Amino acid sequence: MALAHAILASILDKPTTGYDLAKRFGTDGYFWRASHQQIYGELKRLEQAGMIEPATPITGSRRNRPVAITDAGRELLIEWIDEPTAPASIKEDLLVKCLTLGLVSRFELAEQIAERRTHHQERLSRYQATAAHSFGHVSDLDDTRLGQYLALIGGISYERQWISWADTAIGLLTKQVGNAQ
Amino acid sequence: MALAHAILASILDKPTTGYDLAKRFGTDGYFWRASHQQIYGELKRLEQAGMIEPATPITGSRRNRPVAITDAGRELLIEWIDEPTAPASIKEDLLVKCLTLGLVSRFELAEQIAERRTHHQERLSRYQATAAHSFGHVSDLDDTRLGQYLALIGGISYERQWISWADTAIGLLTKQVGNAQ
DNA sequence: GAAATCATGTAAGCTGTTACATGATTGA
DNA sequence: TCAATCATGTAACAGCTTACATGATTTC
Repeated sequence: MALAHAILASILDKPTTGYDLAKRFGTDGYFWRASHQQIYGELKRLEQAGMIEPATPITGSRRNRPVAITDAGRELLIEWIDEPTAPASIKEDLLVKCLTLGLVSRFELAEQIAERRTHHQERLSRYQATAAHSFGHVSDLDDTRLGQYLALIGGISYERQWISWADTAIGLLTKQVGNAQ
Repeated sequence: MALAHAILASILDKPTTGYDLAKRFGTDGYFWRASHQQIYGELKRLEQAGMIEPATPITGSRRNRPVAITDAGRELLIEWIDEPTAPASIKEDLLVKCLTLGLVSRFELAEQIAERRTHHQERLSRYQATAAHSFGHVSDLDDTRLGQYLALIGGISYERQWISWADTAIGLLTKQVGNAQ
């Protein structure tokens, strides 16, 4: 039930609406990704379990309603934090496709990797922009902000890594064969 | 049904037993991870669908029986390769835990990150050993081997990235507060 | 002959994806 | 007023994890 923890951690510093969470966990999410269907479902469960509550005076509608973490929610998070953290599971289509070189030409594989490189480059730029305008001097950050910053540079590091691998891979795939030395 | 493709790609160069596949896709898998339960189930489906076949003369038992990809399996792979590749979904507990800094002390968070660093360091060493003794000069590799090499350096790059992030994060978390400049 | 590990599975339940649906609000 | 996007959902199904099970072979 790790999505629950990701949501709780994500609303720790301020109440957030389902829609905003869905965007934060959407295709650009750098620590967790989930569809809006998953988010709304999990929010319902979390509210029924008393882990989150409406942050604004009660209205009939759930529309645009920010939810805040409760004390019970905070306790749940604290218990979870102490548990050991397993590394994320790896399922990388692009590396599987590398294994098919031989069925597919070097050129085609290089093209797919290049396409993917663009994708990571776009994200990297976005994350870097966030780092630049939302975080000032690192030494000035309080704990909450420092934590957010660490997560963000995790995302940045991840994107950079893929870009760098893509460059190496494309280089090896496109260099002329036969002119060794 | 991407596990199917990962298995097919993985047995492209030579027939492999279920047990060996389960190990390759186990906790050290660098392009795909799956449990042995998943592997055996998928192998059954792939065989029924005619995508793989026993590579040794028929015996009654499935025990220690290498399976090879069929022509139909190769076609399936080729079709799949042309489809666009979505980037892997990100679900990283450790980055979520970063967001909880404030609920948890800098020391505790740094400890968890350090533990995780060890994990990635061990894998990195293993992968590097494989790179060193299983692949010679890159320019001498044929297509199949080059593809395998690209996947492996993908794994290496991934592990390195986490180690480097961990070092930065631990540095920021453990430096003395108050001696700015 | 006991322990380890090799080798393969079943089944329940949870997580996540895909397809589809619906009404509200905002801006051209 | 029309299109876009805001905002929230339901339902079916596919994928994955966890718990449990079982017999064979190897090694000490």
